[in-house]
Amino acid sequence: MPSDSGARAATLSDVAREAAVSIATASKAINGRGDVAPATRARVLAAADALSFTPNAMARGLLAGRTGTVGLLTSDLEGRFMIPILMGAEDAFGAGQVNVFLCDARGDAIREQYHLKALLSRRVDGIIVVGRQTDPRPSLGQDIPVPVVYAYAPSDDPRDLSLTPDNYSGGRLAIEHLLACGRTRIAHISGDPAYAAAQDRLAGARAALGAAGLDIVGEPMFSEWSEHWGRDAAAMVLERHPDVDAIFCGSDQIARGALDSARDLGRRVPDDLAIIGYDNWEILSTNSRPQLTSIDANLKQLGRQAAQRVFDAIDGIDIGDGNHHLPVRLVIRGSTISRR
Amino acid sequence: MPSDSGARAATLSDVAREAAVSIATASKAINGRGDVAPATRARVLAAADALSFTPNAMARGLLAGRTGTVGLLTSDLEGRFMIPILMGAEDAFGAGQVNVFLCDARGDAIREQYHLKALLSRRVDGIIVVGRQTDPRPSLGQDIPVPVVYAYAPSDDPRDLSLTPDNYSGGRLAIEHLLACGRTRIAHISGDPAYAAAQDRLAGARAALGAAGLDIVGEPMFSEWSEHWGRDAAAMVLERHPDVDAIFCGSDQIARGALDSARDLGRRVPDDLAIIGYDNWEILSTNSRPQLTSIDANLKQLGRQAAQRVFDAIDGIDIGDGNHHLPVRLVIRGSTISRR
DNA sequence: GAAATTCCCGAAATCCCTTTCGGGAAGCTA
DNA sequence: TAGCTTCCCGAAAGGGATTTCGGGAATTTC
Repeated sequence: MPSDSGARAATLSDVAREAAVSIATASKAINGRGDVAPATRARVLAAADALSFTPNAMARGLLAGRTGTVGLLTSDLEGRFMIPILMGAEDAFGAGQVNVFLCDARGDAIREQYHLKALLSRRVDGIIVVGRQTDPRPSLGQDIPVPVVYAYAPSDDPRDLSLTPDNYSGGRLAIEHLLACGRTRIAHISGDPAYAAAQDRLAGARAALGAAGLDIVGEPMFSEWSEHWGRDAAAMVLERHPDVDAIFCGSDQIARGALDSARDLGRRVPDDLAIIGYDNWEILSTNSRPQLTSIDANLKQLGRQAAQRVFDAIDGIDIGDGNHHLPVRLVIRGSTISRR
Repeated sequence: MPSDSGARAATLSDVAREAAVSIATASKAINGRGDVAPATRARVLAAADALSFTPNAMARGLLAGRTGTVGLLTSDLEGRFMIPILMGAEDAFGAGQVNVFLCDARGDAIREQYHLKALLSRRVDGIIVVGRQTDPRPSLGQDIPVPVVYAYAPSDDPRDLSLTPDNYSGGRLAIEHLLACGRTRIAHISGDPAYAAAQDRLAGARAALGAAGLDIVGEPMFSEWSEHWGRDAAAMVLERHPDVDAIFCGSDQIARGALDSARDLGRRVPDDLAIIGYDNWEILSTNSRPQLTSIDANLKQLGRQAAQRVFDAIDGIDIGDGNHHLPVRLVIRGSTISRR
């Protein structure tokens, strides 16, 4: 066990005493500011090193008026979409000398308020609010004294700046790819219809189909974002519409289930039936037989951008407002195109 | 966009001026300390509310000598084991008025040192180091001025306190369950043999088998922690040893692959063949057909315990040292016991 | 050798809050 | 009314680092 007894961290005055200079001189020597004789500077640096001095960021922040910290307020860490966003943000901040306070509200508005207050009392320079769905969420309000950026789940107040993945384009991309593969009889299996993500993807898909004079085969099927549902729904689709030659699935989990049912029913993927997923969750998409073509929402990128916006706002740059839809990308694998 | 221009956060002196009292009185009124006349207190609180005053945690920390912050130094956020640990820790700390600095070293020792320095300059009260494997990792050293607890990946220095899941017991639990189900011809498919986790689980399994006068059927099979490998390995096992009646898999991914192969080869699970996974990764274990029996390492609990240890150390309680193996638990599902 | 620069360094204010300690005003007793 | 207690409140120190500004010493110039 590391003992902290007595081993109080060294302060600037300790260093100054050790180097036999004033506190002011020590500060200037260490930060390379002001006029300090080279010999004096060397002496101070040596002393600082000997005492393994690290400046107290709090005292510094007190003076500077900014802390070099940012709050990351997530609504639910469990969510699979949080992590890449969080990574992207931590990544961007870490490179810029900024440290991140992580707060998990666990989907509870009370806890969120509590954490928000804590972050403000810590005088974070900015806040990123990460939600677990792309449905709008209540704004934190306009009277927050630091910039706020909403990631993944947009704020319901257009005066806030929100960054969300472009599900509409995602749906379009998926369908356009299937059309390019020569498929025309395309079914759609998705998750909970209450999710904006489900509706947006469907809308994009319909737009792409419409442009080709087509529509979804049968009714789009909604229920839950699970592998089980994917299996059941795919079985139903293939029974009711045996001539379907492609299924656009609302998530990779659903697609995995669909793949399973297709195999059970003797359809070869992708020859008889193309299947495309969504989210590009690699654990699922790269381990199936065949591997899943999917839509990737570039979440890490989204996290990085959110961080960049906060940076900009801190630097006084106007970051604008409204909900920005960030581009998604198609990742082609074996479930839509047979490798030769 | 929330504007922060000019809207500097209110300070205690602002409140004091507003309430026409001294700063000292305002402080006492707000913190409920000292003797303040009820009327005065009310006036101060009203002023604080009007200015939406939140005390500056930095100034507070400067005085108190502790910051109420803790560093969470992860080696790789991507890792699937990080998240539950992180959740558990954040959970425990959040309840105790402590905020968490999240740092992701992305598996890079240089970056880790960099983040460590940043955490120390922020004067965190303690640090939790979370690794992605259960193999020992280099210690941060003994000269850190705050308590350090290692979670999941233990420190290679026995003077440090480490908390890791008990893989040996996990292996034993898995086998004992299979034995209790009447299985005796048990094969083992695991991941990368260089992982301590793989070896420990196997050792536990062998101990349990040995106690029953049995051993693994064939050689334990090692390669990688993937579904693909699980499929291939299971196919080989079932061909070489057709009389195998159970497979203990080193991860749920491997188990999913094994399930797939079993189905392909016409073995009924669990009637002909029982399959047990490891990690209880619910996305995988509850979505398979049948659902996977698995070993759960109680990672959230581990995170909470790590946080508790840090709390204790901060309070001056000796938290001891060495590597502590935390209990795991068996989660029984359909892949080992047929539901009636 | 006296005056004018140049060059370094240090005293002190500042950031915001907490805490100690002392003193002023009121109320009470004799 | 004098003296004492009680009750509140305020002045000031302190915590660690930064920055401004002024002054002392060394150096240069005439």
